Amino acid sequence: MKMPEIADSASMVDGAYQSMRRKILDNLWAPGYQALEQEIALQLGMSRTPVREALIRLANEGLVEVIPRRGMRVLPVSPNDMKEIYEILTALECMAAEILAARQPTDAELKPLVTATKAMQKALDKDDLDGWAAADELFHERLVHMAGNKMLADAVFSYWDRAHRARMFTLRLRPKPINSTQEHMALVERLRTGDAPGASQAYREHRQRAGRELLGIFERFRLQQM
Amino acid sequence: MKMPEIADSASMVDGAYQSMRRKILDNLWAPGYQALEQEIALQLGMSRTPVREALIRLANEGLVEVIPRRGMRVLPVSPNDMKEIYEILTALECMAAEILAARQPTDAELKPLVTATKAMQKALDKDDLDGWAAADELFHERLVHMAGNKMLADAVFSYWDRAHRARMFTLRLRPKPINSTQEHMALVERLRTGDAPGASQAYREHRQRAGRELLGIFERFRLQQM
DNA sequence: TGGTCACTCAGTGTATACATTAATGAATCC
DNA sequence: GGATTCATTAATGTATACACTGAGTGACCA
Repeated sequence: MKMPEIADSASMVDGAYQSMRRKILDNLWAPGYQALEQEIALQLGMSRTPVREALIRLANEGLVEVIPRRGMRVLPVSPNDMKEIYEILTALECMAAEILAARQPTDAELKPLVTATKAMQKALDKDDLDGWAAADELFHERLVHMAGNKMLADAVFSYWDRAHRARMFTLRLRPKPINSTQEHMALVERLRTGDAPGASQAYREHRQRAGRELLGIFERFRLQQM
Repeated sequence: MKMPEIADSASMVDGAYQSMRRKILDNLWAPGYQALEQEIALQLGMSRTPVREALIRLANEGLVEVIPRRGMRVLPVSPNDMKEIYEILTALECMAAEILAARQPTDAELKPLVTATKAMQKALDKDDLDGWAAADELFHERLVHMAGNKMLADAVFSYWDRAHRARMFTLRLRPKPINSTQEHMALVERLRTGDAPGASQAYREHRQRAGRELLGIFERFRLQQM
């Protein structure tokens, strides 16, 4: 039985984009992976045109690079890239936390954050690191959404994508994230009390610690790229 | 004598991109301006293909939108867009200031910032608002560059582009920016002394004041879009 | 006169064709 | 034997062709 290579999307460009993005994020196309436009087109069952257009988007988002006559290449994420990305994410997510705190969200609004944090703890108790990572991402995603700045949210998600593979890779190499639950709870508390500077500060420390840990692992394992 | 519509660039895609971006930023293609791919291609003396590819980039950057069968449309910047963009810029540029301050830049390094600030004051004394705006942009650009985070700088410039038209438009409507010189000097001083939180704070207040002024003008003139 | 349906057609989305160019390899010369 | 140059070729960059689709229009009917 032959399954279609891609889920039916609105357009072939969209299909190509989704398909390639997934392959990259899931590490099926590892960093450094190269392919010609023609090969990809064949693989996806379409012509070069939509593949090219999708590649332009992926290149803009920093996931691939298009080299003049060697096709596209999945970009590695160097330790320096990670540092830059984490600095950007720290800035943007702190701002999101600050905006949200300034709005004095109700307990009902904050519920999803609490739920996500509890899910993190539960996953951690079961040593389910993938579950923990998923719940962690959910927490951050919801928080960023709740801030109500759509462009900011889009930017955050875009940078997350770029760092995603490295985060997944280091998930099992870093110390168990036992502090996260505590840190998330403290952050929620500051959101609840409308303590904008405190929320920003809490987020910043949370991110900086995570960033430092990640870079430390890169160092330790001499990972030059991811 | 026939002048080529666009300067010769590496590729036609690049030429189309540069050309269209300039037209939008310079308001030759005003917000809301619509054109068909074919028209643009004709105007630029090329086929639809490179125009399409350039439009994808511009759409990614939020300058235009591509509507299924009405061609592309130059996106207006709503007051809410401006608010979102300024929040993002505040976050990113504060981070840049903080990083730079933490590095304790030397006087020599800081010289360009001082020069730019002096140029702002000089332009202001001559009532040369365009000159003032240019010097102001230079100051911010240099500062962001000096922080050394390339991705952050790129992001900042991209958001600047989006807000550029609105800033130019409000330049002559807002009160004379007499505080800017003072604020910039204070910021430089904090960079010099390596006062990271202070630099971030100074930048934040600077940006927030500018943002508030801008939104106030939008309100006052009932500008729904720019 | 107003509404609905079908038809037309313009414009995109995709495929294909073609020209240009950089990389590779072979051949020749030093 | 090694290096340099020229030819070949493979892959892109751009142009063109074509099919599909949705908007607009006109005609017909109630």
